[in-house]
Formats: sequence, C-alpha cells, structure tokens
Amino acid sequence: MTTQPAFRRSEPDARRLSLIEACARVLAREGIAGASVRTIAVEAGVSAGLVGHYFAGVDALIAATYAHTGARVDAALEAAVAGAGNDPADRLEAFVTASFAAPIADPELLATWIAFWSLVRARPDIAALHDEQYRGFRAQLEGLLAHCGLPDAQLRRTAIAITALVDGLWLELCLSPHELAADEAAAIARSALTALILPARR
Amino acid sequence: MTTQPAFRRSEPDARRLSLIEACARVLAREGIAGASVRTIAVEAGVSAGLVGHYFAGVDALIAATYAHTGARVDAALEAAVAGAGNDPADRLEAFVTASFAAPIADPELLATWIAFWSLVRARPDIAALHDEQYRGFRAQLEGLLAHCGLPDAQLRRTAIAITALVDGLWLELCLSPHELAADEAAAIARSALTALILPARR
DNA sequence: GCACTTGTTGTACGAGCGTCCAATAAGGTT
DNA sequence: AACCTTATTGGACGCTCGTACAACAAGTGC
Repeated sequence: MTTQPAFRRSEPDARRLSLIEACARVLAREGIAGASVRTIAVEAGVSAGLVGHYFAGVDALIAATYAHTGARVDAALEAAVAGAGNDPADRLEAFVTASFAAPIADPELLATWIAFWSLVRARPDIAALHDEQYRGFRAQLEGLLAHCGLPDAQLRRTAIAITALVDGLWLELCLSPHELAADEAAAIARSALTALILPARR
Repeated sequence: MTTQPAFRRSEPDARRLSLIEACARVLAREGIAGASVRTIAVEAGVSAGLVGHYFAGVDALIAATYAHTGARVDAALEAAVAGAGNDPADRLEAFVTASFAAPIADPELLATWIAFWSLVRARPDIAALHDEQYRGFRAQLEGLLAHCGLPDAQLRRTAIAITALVDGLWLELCLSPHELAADEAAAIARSALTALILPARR
C-alpha cells in the first residue's frame, strides 16, 4: 500500500492567489471580524502558518485581497466598455450597468467590498488603495461623460453623483438582497443616468 | 484630609447612554475591529466589568448603539422637514439635504454608520435593525415624493435611487473627506434630486 | 538513490478577547 | 449613625488572536 502525500506543493503564485480568494470568501461570509489567519487558512485548506510564509501578516493579506478584488472590478468594467461599440452614450451606459451584472454584481464580491470600506478609516494602507481605486473609477467615468458632450464644468459633479449612485445601489444590493434585485438596480441606474446627463446636454 | 470618592455613581439611563456614546466614538475611530469591551470602557471612563452590568454583552451594546444612532438620524431628518414649511418640493429638498448638514454630516457619525453596514451580513440582529431603518427612510421619502406629484408607479424606484445617492455620498464623505466636502455633497444631492424628479413631473 | 531546496506543518508563546463574579463602596433611607 | 441597595470595581477564567520557528516532507536535479 502506497501512502498518499500528506499535502501537495503549489506554485507560489497559485498558492498566493488561493489564499487571496479564500480571504475574500471569508470577508464576504463573516465580515472583517471573522477574517483571522486561522479561519482564512482553513478556508484555503492549508495550515495557519502558511499565511506568514506568503504574506508579511494578516494585514498584508487583506490589503492584497483588496488590490486583487479592485483589479477584477476594473477589468470587468473595461471589458464591458470595450464590448459596447463606439457610440459614446452606449459606452457610458455599459460602464454604469456593468456594475450590476456578472461578475461584479456577485453578492460575495459586494460583501467583500463593504468589508474593505469598513477598514478605510482605521488603516492608512487600505485608505491609499481606496483612493487609488476611486480616482481611477471617477477618471474613467469623467472621460466617458466628456465624450458624451457633457460640459467640462459639470464633469466632476456628475461623475461624483453617478459614482455615489452606483455605490449606494451596491450597498443596498448587498445589505438587503431580498428588497432589491440586481436587474432592478441596473434599471434604476440606467434611468437615473439618463436623467442626470440629460439636462446638461441640450 | 478628606479622601475623594474613587468613582461616582450615575443614573442608570445616563450611564447606559454614556456607554453607547463611547461605543460610537470607538467605532468611528477604530472601526469594528477596535470595538472591544475594554476599549469602550476606557473610552467611557469606567471599568470593563460595567459593560456587562448594563448590556447582555458587547454585541448587545453595539446593537443598542446602532439603534440609538439611527434614532438620532431620524430625529434630525424629521426636524429638517418640519422646519421647511408647507411646500412639498421644499420639504423634499430639506429631507435630502439635511443628510449633509449638522448633525448628520458629522464624520464620526458617518464612520459609525459604515461600521454598522459592515456588520449587517454577519449579524442577523443588526440586519433587522438595518431593514427597519431603511424601510423607514424610504417610506418617508416616498411620501414626500408623492406629495410632489410623482406618479405612484415611479415612487419606489425614485426613492431607491435617491436613497442610493445619499448613501453613496455619505460613503465618499466619510472615506475621502479630503476629496469631497459636505457642502459640495449637498449641492450635488440637490441638483441630482432635481434631475431625478423633473422628467416625471411634466 | 541521494542531496538539496523550500513549501508546508504543527506547536509554542504572549497578548487581548468576552464573560463571570465576589468584594467594595457610593448614595439614599430610616 | 446604622443600614440597605446596587452601581462599580478588579481580577480570574478559558478562549482565540497574530506571529515566530523548528521539524518535516514534497518535488527537483543529478
């Protein structure tokens, strides 16, 4: 009888990624309070000590998870815009409504996102990641708005309003999924978008 | 030489309140991770054991803090509407913009609020409080919208959109206070509100 | 088949956590 | 002045936390 291996080695990058994904799942399920080294390690199917081998500490793992999740969102939004053709209005609408379709509208991702928000005030490194993410999101939105003919003077405020709307709908989608469905959120975002940019374009 | 008292007794209600307020301050400053019994007790200037005397546990204290904070917000919004006169449009605008003036626009209150949001998924009791708070907010908003002549068919979606906008602006106000000031948020909310209800009223 | 690298485990440590509870003392009553 | 109620303290309990580290073993090259 041949004894099977007690564990399998992984490519360092693959193991890093699996830890990050496990961290995201734990954050989504239990919130920041449950995101301990041991819980995350169990979720990833490894021992607790391994976390220290790949990350400087649990704080660094959480920050890496934030960065990874943010990149996922960015990529999905970019793909949605790229697939929307050349009409500026179509591209803008695709950008906004992509937030309420797969893979972004995933409840797990939204819950993870809220966990990150709750860390911003107490953790300067998380705050820096947030600011970066936020600037990128708003810059892209301002660009799309400019191509739609929105006057420069209104770009900033309109972008802030739309971002706030999207974030607020994300919140509701995550906190009260029984009250608001993703497709209704998308519909609300679409009509609100029209209402917000309509007055300025005529 | 007369020895001064080692501690002072308080009216039970006053002590309860001081614990709740201390909890809110800790939540705002350190987030949910720092809201331990000992930290809160130090913040309130009492011993750790006293928390157990007034609340079933730290979870109950946090829930009570949520309820208290929610009631504070409700009262401020109600007062704003009451002081806005009789014109339906004025009352609606007062309701929305009150969210960005004292005492609601307080960074500490906003940070506390985000800490609560991060608890909703993992804590059924907090989720229940959230739903209650949310229903109340939206019901009042729908009432104000109806008085402005908005068709019944659009009440729900418009109320959701405005609520999302307000929550999203709160978020930004709290997470990036250096990027967005309360008065600019109020201006954005005001003009967005106009844009959102304008198309439906003509 | 041996040696080497290093991914992985398990344990140990100190600190902080929530909770419980006996002892203390403050403030009012008689 | 003696007394009673109970708000308040401070310490003890068992637990989980993050981190560090020595021992182990999987996979690779020779």
